[in-house]
Amino acid sequence: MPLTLYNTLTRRKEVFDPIDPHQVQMYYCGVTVYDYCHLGHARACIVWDTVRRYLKWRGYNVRYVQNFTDIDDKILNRARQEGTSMEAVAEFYIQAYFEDMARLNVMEADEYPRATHTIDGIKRLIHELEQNGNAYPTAGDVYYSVRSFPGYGKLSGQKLDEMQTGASGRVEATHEANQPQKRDPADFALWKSAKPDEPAWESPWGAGRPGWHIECSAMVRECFADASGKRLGDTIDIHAGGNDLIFPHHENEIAQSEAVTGKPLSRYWMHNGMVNVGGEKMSKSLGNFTTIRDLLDRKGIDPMVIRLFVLGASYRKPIDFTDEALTAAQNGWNTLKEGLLFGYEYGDRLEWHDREDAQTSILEQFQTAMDDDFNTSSGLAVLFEIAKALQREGNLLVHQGKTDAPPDTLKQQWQTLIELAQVLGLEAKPEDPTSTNGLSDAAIETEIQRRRDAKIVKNFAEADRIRNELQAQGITLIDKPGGETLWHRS
RNA sequence: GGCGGCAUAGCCAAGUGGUAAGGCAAGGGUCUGCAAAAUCCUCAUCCCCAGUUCGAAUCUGGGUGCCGCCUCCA
Repeated sequence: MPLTLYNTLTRRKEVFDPIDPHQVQMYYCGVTVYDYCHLGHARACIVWDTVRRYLKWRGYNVRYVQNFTDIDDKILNRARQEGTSMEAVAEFYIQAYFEDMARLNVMEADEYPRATHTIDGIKRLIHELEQNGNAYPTAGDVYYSVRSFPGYGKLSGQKLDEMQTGASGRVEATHEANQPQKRDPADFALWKSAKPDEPAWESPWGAGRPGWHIECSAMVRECFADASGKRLGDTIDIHAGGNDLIFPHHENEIAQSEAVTGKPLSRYWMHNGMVNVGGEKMSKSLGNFTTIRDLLDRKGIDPMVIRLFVLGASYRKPIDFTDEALTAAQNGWNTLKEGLLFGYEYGDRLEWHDREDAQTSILEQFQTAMDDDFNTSSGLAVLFEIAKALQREGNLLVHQGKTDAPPDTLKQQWQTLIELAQVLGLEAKPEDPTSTNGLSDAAIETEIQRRRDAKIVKNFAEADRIRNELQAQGITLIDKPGGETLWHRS
């Protein structure tokens, strides 16, 4: 069974067929660094991280490049507000980004190009566009002429003549008046002349800064060259990003790159759905966002719960962020975690020795699910089945002191679960055993004896009080038939 | 106005022609002083209408509702 994925460009699921059968070139349009990342960004990062992990598990080497947009009006505004520089703001939020993503277990990209580090490549590309007649300078600005590129609109399915400029209501009334030199309302800026007090770079068109879309075209070109400088980046395999980037951003990238190279910029265009709140897209401008830090630190959510929340849905569909959904993910993670910790908790006791290989039939089941356009929801069902079984065996060991399941089988199941969870970036680490809580074993035994005495005289109120008190301190009691009481720290 | 997408139980979510995965939650039985654990059982004909078909949640046509994009966006 081949791996298939949905290609926005063709609006179909297609068999994945990379240019080099061993090496996948993947570019993810990353974030503009002017604030902390919110759950919407987290979703995108987790989704593409998972795609990357799965491709690796499937046997491909993946070159994964993700950009930072560090030239932008919003960064500039922030810098003005805080009385600092654009560089300082960008640097601060890039570091914050790295911290957040490490916690979410998002693997580091192979390269993180930044707009400010790509100025030469950007200028080169604009120059080539100009020479080809796709770009025109006016009064210090340079615009891309959308009418000069016949394929304009092929990604988003838009036709220039049917597009309604300004339909989103976001273009200010004065906007057009400020850009009288544009030949067509749909033309977009490749280079913007410097305004006073703004960071600027020298260029053949005067001091200025690059427009938004051009950076990605330049970065793809530069980041996928081999050691000898031979360009691999004319066409890459996968170009990914949020579906809010399809138009205009990715459409414009195609126009810029393909006008110069005459080759497809990317074979596959993949787009993740948005995170919604109350049916509306989570976004900075609506103010309905929750930052990753807020979830992790203020609400104390386990990062893996966020991964599970994200992977529970198809990456292309919108997901609604609600307390209920979060609770469900939380509970679900508890089950998976118990499964993932099974080997650490009971491995010694079950006298596991030799390494068992993962269970092929289950791996195949998982692969079938994921091969269908990265169907993580179906894939997770495979993990839950194993985790549930291990959770059950773990409980039997704790409560009955034994299990009838063969240790080898359990080990095999466990290793299968660990392997698959890793593909989804889900990991659970055993608790640090040094952080045991206050009560000594002897003190616990004393309390249990007192409770036993209370039970003998049928003083159940007192017995329950002692049990509750221990439970509050993380000690769980288990009454066995015959009056014996087991206990364990939770 | 244009383009794209979605509609499956209380909630989330798979399934894309052969009789509804999985998760979360809920209810009940056994066991237990009560719990815990285990175990058993219950919990949807898939937005509506009309077609195609031996057979449709799945295909076709027509509705209805919701969402995203149309130069800030993951």
